[in-house]
Amino acid sequence: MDYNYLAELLFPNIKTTPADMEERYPARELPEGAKVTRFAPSPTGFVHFGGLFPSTVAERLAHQSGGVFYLRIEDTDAKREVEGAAEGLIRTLATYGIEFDEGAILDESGKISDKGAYGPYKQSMRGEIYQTFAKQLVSEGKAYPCFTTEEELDELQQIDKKTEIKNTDWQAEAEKKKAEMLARRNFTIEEVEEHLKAGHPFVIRILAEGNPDNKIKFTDLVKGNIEIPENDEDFVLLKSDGIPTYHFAHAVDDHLMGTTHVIRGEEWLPSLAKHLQLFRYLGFKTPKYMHISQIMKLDDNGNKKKLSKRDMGANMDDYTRMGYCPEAVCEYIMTLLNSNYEEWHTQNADKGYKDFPFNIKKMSVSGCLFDFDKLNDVSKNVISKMDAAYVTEKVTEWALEFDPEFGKALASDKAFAEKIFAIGRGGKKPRKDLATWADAKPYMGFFYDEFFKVEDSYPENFDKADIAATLEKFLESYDEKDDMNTWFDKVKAIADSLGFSPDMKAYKQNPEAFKGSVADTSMFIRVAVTGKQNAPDLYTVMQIIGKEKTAERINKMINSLK
RNA sequence: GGCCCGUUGGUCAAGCGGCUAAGACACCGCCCUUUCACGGCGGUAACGGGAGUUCGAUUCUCCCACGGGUCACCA
Repeated sequence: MDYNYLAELLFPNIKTTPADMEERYPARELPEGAKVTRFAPSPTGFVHFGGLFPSTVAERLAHQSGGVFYLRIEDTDAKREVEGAAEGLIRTLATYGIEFDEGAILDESGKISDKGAYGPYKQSMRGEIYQTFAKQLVSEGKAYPCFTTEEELDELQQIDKKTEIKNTDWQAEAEKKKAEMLARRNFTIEEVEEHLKAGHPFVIRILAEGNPDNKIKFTDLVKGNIEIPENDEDFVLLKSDGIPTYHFAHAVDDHLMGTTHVIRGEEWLPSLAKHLQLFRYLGFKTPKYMHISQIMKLDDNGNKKKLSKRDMGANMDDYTRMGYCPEAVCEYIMTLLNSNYEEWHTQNADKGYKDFPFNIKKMSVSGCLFDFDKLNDVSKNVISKMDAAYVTEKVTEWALEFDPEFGKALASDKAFAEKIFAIGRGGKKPRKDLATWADAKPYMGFFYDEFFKVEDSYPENFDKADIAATLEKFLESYDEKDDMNTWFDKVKAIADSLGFSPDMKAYKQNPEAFKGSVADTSMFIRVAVTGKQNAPDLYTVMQIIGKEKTAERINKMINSLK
């Protein structure tokens, strides 16, 4: 068969050659060891946690090596494309510290535009490039047209699906598919001409010559040495609309754009043989590959499953809603990505995660379970190191969007809010009350009258009269100007006068001798003022809310005890 | 079902032929403490199973089991 003629027949409008493309996209000039990586999402939805993983690795590797990190939009499936998804993706990524040097970026108006010399960075706009290489492959007899329609394929699939219900005969199906594939390869130039004349759509398939019994030895930077069978499937290169499939676009783009390291989820491992074949057919140097393990979750049966888009914790917007700060999420990701990150971080407490020397060798080979407990712990530590002004700003920002009433209260007096968030902050052993911004309200909402309510009641074993007496005496003696020690000495005195031990040691040694201890009398006051048995330091709380309000709340409690 | 990957405590994980098998989270106890939070100390808890190689296997090889992924004109 005259393959050159066939190629001409199929691609009459393509006048460019692979050599033209090589010229248009020359090799990058970068220092030794610089890595070029990319994030290549399809604009079909939101960024999810699983997607943040490989992109964090790619970003770190590129920027740590003085290389280039770029964004390529894989919009080759028009059917699945979601309006505005690409823009959302870019914005979300940016909030998690993933910034691109090159590729599809947002301009001032919030629209996507290209930056860099290797564009366009939207695959839908690179038709000519792909077709140039496809034409080349056809002319070399390495690819061929296939006129089987989508409907015909669907029909075959439906038959298969029916049998699948009753235990698919996988072997029979495989044989059938193989036979169909072989049949597709048998065609004549005349048949092609006829189809074209009739305007029939076609796809371009690769002519696979691999033998699956032969294993390719391959080294993945994460998985290590693996063996994969050669590809023997005539997979589609160009769809009937002239747009490439992922496989073909991956080979062409990553070659032309100079990607040195392809970082992607391990779900791509099974199709690696296809990609290697393509790189060989096209005469491209294969990049290094890193197949990263999936994030898992526990399903209802207690089995690990890939964290899918619908799962809680998948959508990054969920984290925003729940009030997690990006800094914490990034750190959590680092702890999962590099097992020695935490150790490094404790030794370099003042440094950010981007200072951490990320090491490919420290990456886990198996998929890990998403753990909210751990995220919360990381988050508490991260937030405990922030200063009061920053926390105030962030909580307010969050609340204004997700809890407007609370947000308005915070925003109405910034200095007041800041005083509250300053409690126990800044020292060597900072309080760790907040894992999320959403934790703020239950923690300190009582400072505001509109959110104050008596949540905890007094334990039954205390006499109401004692409680009321404590509160009354406290009010009488309370002086806002007292320092913490005199303040507490007064509380002790009240305790003593009512038969409660002012000394904890004495009480513990002989609890029978007292009605209770100063811990209890303190609790009486605490519940009246904060509404809760557990709260930050009572003295400081009173200093912040002021004498008037303190008295008001205590009086109210006294009345309710009568 | 074929193919590929994986399997150390509840979770994340060190380990890369010889260790009382680290550490972190969670959990429990004690201490500190007027509550809480923090902090300190301690505790429960693991190499999926079976062969082989070896003086010696968590570590190397094979088999099995289990888990995951994948088998589209989706990425």
